[in-house]
Amino acid sequence: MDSFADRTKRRLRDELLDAAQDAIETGGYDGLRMAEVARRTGVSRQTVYNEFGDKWGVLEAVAARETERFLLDVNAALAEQSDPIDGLRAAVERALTLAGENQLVKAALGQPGSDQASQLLTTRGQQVLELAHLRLDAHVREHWPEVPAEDATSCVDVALRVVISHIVTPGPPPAVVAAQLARVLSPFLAESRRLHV
Amino acid sequence: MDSFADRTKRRLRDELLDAAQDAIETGGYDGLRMAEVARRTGVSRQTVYNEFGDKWGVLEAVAARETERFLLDVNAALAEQSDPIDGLRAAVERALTLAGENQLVKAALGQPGSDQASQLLTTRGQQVLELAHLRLDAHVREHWPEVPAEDATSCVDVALRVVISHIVTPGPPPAVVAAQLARVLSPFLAESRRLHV
DNA sequence: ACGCGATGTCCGAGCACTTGACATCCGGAG
DNA sequence: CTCCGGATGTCAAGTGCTCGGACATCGCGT
Repeated sequence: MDSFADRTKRRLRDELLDAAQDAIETGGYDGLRMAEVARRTGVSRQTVYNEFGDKWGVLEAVAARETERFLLDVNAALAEQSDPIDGLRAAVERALTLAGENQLVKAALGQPGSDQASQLLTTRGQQVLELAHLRLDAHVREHWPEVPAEDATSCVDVALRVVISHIVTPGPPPAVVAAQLARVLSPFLAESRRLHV
Repeated sequence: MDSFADRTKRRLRDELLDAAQDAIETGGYDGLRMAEVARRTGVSRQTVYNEFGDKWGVLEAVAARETERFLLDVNAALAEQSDPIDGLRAAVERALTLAGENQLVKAALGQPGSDQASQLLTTRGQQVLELAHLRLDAHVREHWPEVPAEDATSCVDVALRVVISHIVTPGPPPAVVAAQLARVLSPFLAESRRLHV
C-alpha cells in the first residue's frame, strides 16, 4: 500500500513541483523552462512530460499544491472562531493577507496580460475554484453544524468568488474587505440558523 | 552526477539499513529476517539481496554505517584537544563511553556465542577495524602535524586495538582506561616529537 | 521422519526513466 | 524577408531495476 516505489513517485513529483514553482516565482509562466525543471531535479525532460503532460499541466499542478497549502492555513483561521460570522471574517482576512504575500500569486499577477499564469484565477480558474470550494465546504459543514448544508455551500460560494476577485483586482485592505463581507452575509446566516430545525 | 535516481538509490539503501539495524538491535543477528527488512521498507525480498548480496552483507553494511557515525563523534572529541596526548585520552574515553551506550554493540555482544554478530569485532573484525583505522588515521595526520605520519599510524593502530578489546571484553571504567593508555603511549609520542625535524 | 520457516538463487514480465531524433513554432539577427 | 537558435511536444527503442513466483537447501522442533 505504501511501498518504497510509491514514496519515491510522490517525492519525484514533489521535487519537480519545487523546481517548477521556484522557476515560476522567479520568471513567471513564460520564464518556466521544461528542460530547466528536469535538469534541476536530476531527471530527463521526458520524465517531466510523463508526469504532467505539458507545460500547462505543470502550472496547474503547482497551483493545485499551493492552493491546498493555502487552504490549510485559511481553514485553520476559520476553525479558530466558534461563531460562523467571526470565522468567515477571520478566514477572508487571512486569505487576502496570505495572497498579498504569496510569491506565486505575485508572479501570476505580476505583469498583466504578458504572463498567462493569471488565467489560473480568471478565465481558466475552474480548477483552483473547485478545489478551494471542495476544501472549504467540507470544513464549513464540520464546523458550522447549526447552519444547513445547502446554505453553508451558498455562503462559501459567494465569499470565495468575492475573495478571488479581490485577489485578482485588489481593493481595500484585507480587514476592511473581511468586515464588509461579514456584514453583508451576516443576515443571511442569521436567518438560515433561525429557520433551521 | 547527482540525478534523482542516484538520490533514490541512496535513500533505498539507507531505509533498508534503518529497518535492518532496528531488527538487529531488537533481536540480534539471529533475529534479523531478510523478509522483514523488505516488508518494513516496502520492497521485495529480492531487492534486499540485490543491494547487500546476503544476510552477512546486511550486517556488514549496518556495521559500516554505524562505525562511520561512531567515528565522527570520536574524531570530534579528538579534535577538541590541541595536545596529542590529551586528544588521545579524550578520544579513547569518548569511544568507550559511546560503545557502552550503543544499542548495536549491546545487541552484538548481548548473548556471547549465540549471536554471530559479535564476530564483527573479533574473528571477522577486519572491516570495522580497517574503516576505523582509515578515518582515525586521516584525522590524526591532519591534527597532529608535529608527529611523523608513520608514528601517528602506529599510535592509532595500538590504541584502536586496545579500545576494541575493551569494548569486546569490558574492564575498568572508560576514564581509567583512557588515562592508562595515554600514560603508556605518552613517552612514545614525546620521543617521536623530539626526534622530528 | 516429517513439516516448517528461513536463506539464497534464478528468471520472465513489467514499469519507469533515458536517450536521441524529429516536427513545429516563434522571435530576433542579418 | 529569410534564416537560425531555442523552446515545446511527440515518438520509439533501449536500459536498468524491481517484482513475483518457483525452486533448492538447510536447520530445527515435533
